[in-house]
Amino acid sequence: MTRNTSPIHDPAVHDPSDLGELERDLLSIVWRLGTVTAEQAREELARPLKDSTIRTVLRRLEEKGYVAHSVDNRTFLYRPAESRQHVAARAAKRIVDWFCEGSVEALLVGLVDQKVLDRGELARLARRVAEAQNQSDPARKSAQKEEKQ
Amino acid sequence: MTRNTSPIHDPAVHDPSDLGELERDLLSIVWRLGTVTAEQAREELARPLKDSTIRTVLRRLEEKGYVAHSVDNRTFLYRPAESRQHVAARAAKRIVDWFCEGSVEALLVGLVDQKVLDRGELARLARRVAEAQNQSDPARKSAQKEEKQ
DNA sequence: GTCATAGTGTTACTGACAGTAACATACAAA
DNA sequence: TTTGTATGTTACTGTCAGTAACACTATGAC
Repeated sequence: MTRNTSPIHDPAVHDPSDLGELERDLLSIVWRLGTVTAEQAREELARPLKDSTIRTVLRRLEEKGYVAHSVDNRTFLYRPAESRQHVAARAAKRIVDWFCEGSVEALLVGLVDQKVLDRGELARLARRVAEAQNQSDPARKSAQKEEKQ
Repeated sequence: MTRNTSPIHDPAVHDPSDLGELERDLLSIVWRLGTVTAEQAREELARPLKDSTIRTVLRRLEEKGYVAHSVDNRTFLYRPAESRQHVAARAAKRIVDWFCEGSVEALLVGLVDQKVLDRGELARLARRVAEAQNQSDPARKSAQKEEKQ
C-alpha cells in the first residue's frame, strides 16, 4: 500500500492508491451493485468479516470521496460517488505522470506489451472511443453515464 | 572491474503501488540517468536529505526489484532493473483489473475523459503503437525502445 | 412502557511500511 | 596511522488499512 505522506500533497484529492485491498473490494461491490447496505456488501464479500468492519471501511471510503450514502428508513444506502471510469482515469493519469514521464504512448505500448490488449484491438478500441467521444457534447465534463457498454 | 550483484527477484511480485513518494522520485532519477551513485541521486533530488536516507531507499528499491547495482571501485552504481515501460504496464494492468473490471475500453474512455489525451491523439497513438508493435519481434519481450514521442 | 432487535457512531488495537537518519564498520589514500 | 569516503545495520516515527469491540439509539412486539 502506498503510504502517501507528502506534506505538500493536498489532502483533498484522494487517488486510488489510497485504497487498500478490502477498500477496493468493497468499492467494486458498490460499483457493481449500484446501491448497497453494509449488510448486503458483507454478504457479497468472499471473506467473512464482522459487519462493524464493513461499516468502518465503507465510512472510510466515503471520507475519501469514493462513495456517498443516503439514509433510507434508518438504513444507510451506499452508492458510488465517482464513476469507476473516473477513478480509473485518475489512476491512469497518475501512472502516466509517475512512470511514463507524461507519455501516454508508453502506457499504451505497455498495455499491449502486457497483453492487456492486443494491437488490433487497441486500434479498434481507439476508433470506437473516438466515435463515442464525438457523439457526446464537445464541451463535455466527465460523463457519468454508461460505463459498462 | 564491475562486479555484478543483482538480487534474486523475490517471490512476491512487487507492483508500483508499493512505492512511496521518495521511492518513486529516486526510481525516476535512476531511470532518467541510467546509472547513478547514491550521492548523485541525492544531488538530483529536490529535497535535502541525508545520504544514509538515500542509500536506504535505494536498497529498498533493489529489494523490491526495481533497480540493481554493481560495484565499481567500492562505489555502488545503481541502474534500472526494469524498464519504465514495463513497470508502467504492470501498473496499468492492475488498474484495469481493479477499476475497469478488465475493460480496457473504460480506461481509454477515462483517459480521454480526463483530458490526459484527446480523441484524435488517441487514434493517432493507437496507430503508431500498432505499427511499433508490428515491427518488433512478434514473439516479443518488452520493447525497450522509444517511449518519448 | 419495556425489551429485543437492528442499525449506526466511536474508539482502538495491530501490523506493515515508507520516511528518515544515527551509528558502526571497512577500506583506500596520504 | 589517520582521515575521508562508502557501505551495512538498526531503529524510531507516523500514517494507514484491517479488524473489531462496545456503546448508543430508534423502532416494533408484547
